[in-house]
Amino acid sequence: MFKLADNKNKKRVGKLDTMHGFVNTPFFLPIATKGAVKNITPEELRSLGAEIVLGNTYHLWLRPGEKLVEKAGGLQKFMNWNGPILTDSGGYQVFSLAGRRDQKSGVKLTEKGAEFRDPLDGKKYFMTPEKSIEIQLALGSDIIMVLDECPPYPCSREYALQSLERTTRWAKRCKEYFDAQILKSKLKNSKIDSKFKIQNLKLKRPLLFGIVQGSVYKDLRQESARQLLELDLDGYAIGGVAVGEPREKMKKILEWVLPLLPQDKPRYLMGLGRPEEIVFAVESGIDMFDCVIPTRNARHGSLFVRKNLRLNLKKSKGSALNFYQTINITNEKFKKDFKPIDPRCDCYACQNYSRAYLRHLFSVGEPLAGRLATIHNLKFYLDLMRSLRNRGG
RNA sequence: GGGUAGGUGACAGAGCGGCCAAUUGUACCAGACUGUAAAUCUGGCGCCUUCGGGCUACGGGGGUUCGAAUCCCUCCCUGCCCA
Repeated sequence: MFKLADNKNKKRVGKLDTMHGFVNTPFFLPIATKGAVKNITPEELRSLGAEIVLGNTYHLWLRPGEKLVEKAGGLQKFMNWNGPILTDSGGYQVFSLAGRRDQKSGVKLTEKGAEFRDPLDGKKYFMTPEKSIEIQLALGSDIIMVLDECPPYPCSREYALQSLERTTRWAKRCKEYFDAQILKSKLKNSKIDSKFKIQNLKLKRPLLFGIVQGSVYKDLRQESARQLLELDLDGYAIGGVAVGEPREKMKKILEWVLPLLPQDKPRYLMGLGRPEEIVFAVESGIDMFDCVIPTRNARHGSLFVRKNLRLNLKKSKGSALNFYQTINITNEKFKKDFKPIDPRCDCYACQNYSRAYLRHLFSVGEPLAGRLATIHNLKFYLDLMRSLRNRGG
C-alpha cells in the first residue's frame, strides 16, 4: 500500500497506492471542499502537477448529498477528477462551526456525535463516526478520515485529554463500521463474480486514516498516537495543528509524535501549511499535506513569488527558510508593473500575463483574476512538493 | 418668465440648532487568511499633532444665536412642472 523509495535522514520519498492509482509522496492535496477546487478544472489541476485532491464529507453531505454523488459514480466521476480523492471526515467542521456565535449554526457535541446546523438554512444534522464513514464510502473516497474532535487553542489539559480519548473511541467506532462495510461489499462482489469461491477478498478498498490529537501536551499527543496505533489503521494524521497555537508548538508536536508512528505507513499533517512549514514537516518525516492557503489566498490577491531560480530549500544557518515571498497583487505599486507575477514561474498565468493586468482584473472584479492567481499559487505549491520529492535529504 | 425641489467629504446619500470632522454604502489605501460559513474579513480614508488636542470644512457672501451643515437674507448653480 505504501512504499518508501528513499528515506534519507528523516525525510521520506515514496508512493502511496489507492483505488484510483498511485500518488507520489510527499504530496500536497489541493482542496475541493464542495467537489471543486475553486476556480479551476480538474484538467488544469492535473497539469499543475496535482495527483490527488481533498473533498469534504460535511459539505458534500449537505449538498448535494452523498447518495447523489454515489449515483453519479463517486466523487471522482462526479467532478471529473481522474485520480484519487481523500475526504476529510467533518471533524474540522465541529471545530470551525462551533466557534460561531449565532445559535443558528452552533454545534452540539456529545459522545454519540456532533449535532450541526446548516449555516445556510438552519436545518439540523447529526454526524456520528458511523455516519461519517457511511458518507465517505458513498462518496467513493480513496482515503477516508476518521471522525475526530479538533480542540481549539488554547485548550486545558483536562479538555485535551477528554477530547483525545473521545477521538480514539470515535476512531474505533469508525474502524469497526468501516471493516464491517468493506467486508459486506467484498462478499457481495465476490458472490456476483463466482458462486464457487470467494475470490475477490483482495479487492481494492479505501484506506482509513486515524487522527492524532492532544493539543500542545507532549504526553497527551503521544498517548493519542499510542491509542490509535492499536487500531492498526492504514495511515496516521496529525490534527489539531495550526489552530492558533504558537509556531514552535507545531514543530514540537511533530517531534513528539512522528517517532511513534510506523515507518511503513503514510503520515498526514492536516491543514498545513505555509511553504516553510511544509518543508520543515517533510524534513521531519511527513508525507501528506492539505491547506487552503494557496487557493484562498490566491482569491484574496496574495501570491507566492520565488526568490531563487529553483526553489532553494537549503536553510541558511540559524535563520528561517527564505526561498519565497508573498506579494499582494492589489497593491498600488503593481499598477504599472508589467513583469510576470513571478519571473521564475512557468505557470500559465506567469507565461502570459503581467502583474499590472492581474491587478487590474482584481480591481474590477473580473473572475479571471481568481483563476490566474489560483493557477499560479497552486503551481508554486505543487512545484515545491515536486522539488521536495526530487531532492535528496 | 412663473412655480417647486434641492446644492454635504472621490461618488452616492444621511443629518436639519449643541452629543458633527459629520451615519451608511461604494470607490480608494493597507493588512489578515493554515483538515474553506471565506471571490471573505479587519483597519485606514480633510490637514497638522508632543496623540491631550489644534486647524480648515456641509455652493458663495452676509446675518440671528453663548453656539449653525442645520434658522434668516441675498447671490450663484442644478433638477422637475407650467408658460
